[in-house]
Amino acid sequence: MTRMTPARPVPLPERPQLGLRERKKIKTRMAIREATYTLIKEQGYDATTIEQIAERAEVSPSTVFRYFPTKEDIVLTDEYDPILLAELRKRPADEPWMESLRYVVRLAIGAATEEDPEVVRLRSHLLVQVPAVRSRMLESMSVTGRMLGEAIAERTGMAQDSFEVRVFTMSLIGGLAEISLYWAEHDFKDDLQDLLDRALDVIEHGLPAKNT
Amino acid sequence: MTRMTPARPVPLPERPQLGLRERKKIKTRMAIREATYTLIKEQGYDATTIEQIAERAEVSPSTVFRYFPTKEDIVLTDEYDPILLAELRKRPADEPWMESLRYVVRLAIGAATEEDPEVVRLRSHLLVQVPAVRSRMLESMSVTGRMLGEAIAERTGMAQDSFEVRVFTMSLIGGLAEISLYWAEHDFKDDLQDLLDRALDVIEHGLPAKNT
DNA sequence: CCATGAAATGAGAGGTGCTATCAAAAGAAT
DNA sequence: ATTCTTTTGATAGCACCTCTCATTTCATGG
Repeated sequence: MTRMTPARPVPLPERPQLGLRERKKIKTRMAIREATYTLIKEQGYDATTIEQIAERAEVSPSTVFRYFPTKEDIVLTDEYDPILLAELRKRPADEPWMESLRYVVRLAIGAATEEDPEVVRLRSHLLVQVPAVRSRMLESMSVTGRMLGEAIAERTGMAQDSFEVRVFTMSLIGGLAEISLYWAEHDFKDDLQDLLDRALDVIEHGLPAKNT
Repeated sequence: MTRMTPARPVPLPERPQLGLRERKKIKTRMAIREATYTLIKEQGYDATTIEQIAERAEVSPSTVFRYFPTKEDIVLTDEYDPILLAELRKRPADEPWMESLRYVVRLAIGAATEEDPEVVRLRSHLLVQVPAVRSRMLESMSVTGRMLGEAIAERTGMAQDSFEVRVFTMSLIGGLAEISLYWAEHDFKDDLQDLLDRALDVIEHGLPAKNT
């Protein structure tokens, strides 16, 4: 049913003509991430120190902090935001904007799971277990929400910094965040896209009313 | 001398017959809070260390941590939650539950502003300025949200751990959190209760549609 | 190919939040 | 006044994170 795979998930940019420096930077960035993931899988989040990460990634602790401002960021930083926004602006202007939203968030989830399903699960798991990660995630999503808010404001013709838009987007962020939490707490049994659809229904129409 | 007179359960203050220990605990708790507030007003949040707080509150740093698990908690911990829940359960069963919600949240805001308006503003200010405080606040509100979720589930007859209820409550939390942010960012010009009403309208009915 | 300039790295020191332990002090109970 | 319990303070210690500075590594122009 959810077999609608959009053809090209993430445009992997600029393989060619990158200076040696840039390539190395990408490499160490990935090395730090990988090291962090495996260490966390081995010993858990809290037990994993920056020093250990640095050691396994074969860099100095200083370098780790140069690449990631906080320990939580190593786990959950992603740069989907600009792509997401661009994708949203690409949608036809006559499409109901809530549909555009649905499409684009679905796209993001699809891209992430396609790229590395295990990491997606690990992150959701950490989201449930580690408050600091959860907090950082909400912060990060808030930023994304602000961006979405601008786009939504454009579409609806409302003021950019309108209170209503801001409330809606933050409300959206909250609801979306809950998806991951619920998913992880129920052992990843549900289909993420299904949950997303149900969540957006709730956000759009409120709770399926059994009474007023 | 300590004759046990029939206790009169006044809702608000357990003023009477508290042991010296309990009274002292409340006192130091307040002392730590006050010290923190004044210090923050003087030098800002980050520049204020636990050591300084301890010194001004005339306790040891250890004691500060005994009373508040984290520095952020000193600023924003409140114990409205149980009252809020009780108040919600007191509402007539035939009242539309969204109205009950509106009433009870309005009640909470009213109580807080009545108790100490300046502190309410300071906290909103910190919410905007200090990411750690903002994060901690969202965490705290999430817990409150869970409780509200249970109550809402009762009212709507939905399952307690229903995905839809959880999404709705977290969405609610997000929207409510935005109220404080907007309020502070716009120099506290708006009326909080007004903002609350508008926010709940958005959460209930979605964005006021100018098109689809 | 080498010299110069720029960027990334590593090493070290230091500050702060926070935890854990344990002995001393203060309140409660007999 | 005595025990008993709770609360406190002092100390040590760990981990996250910042800052600075010398060293290494890449880029560039002769």
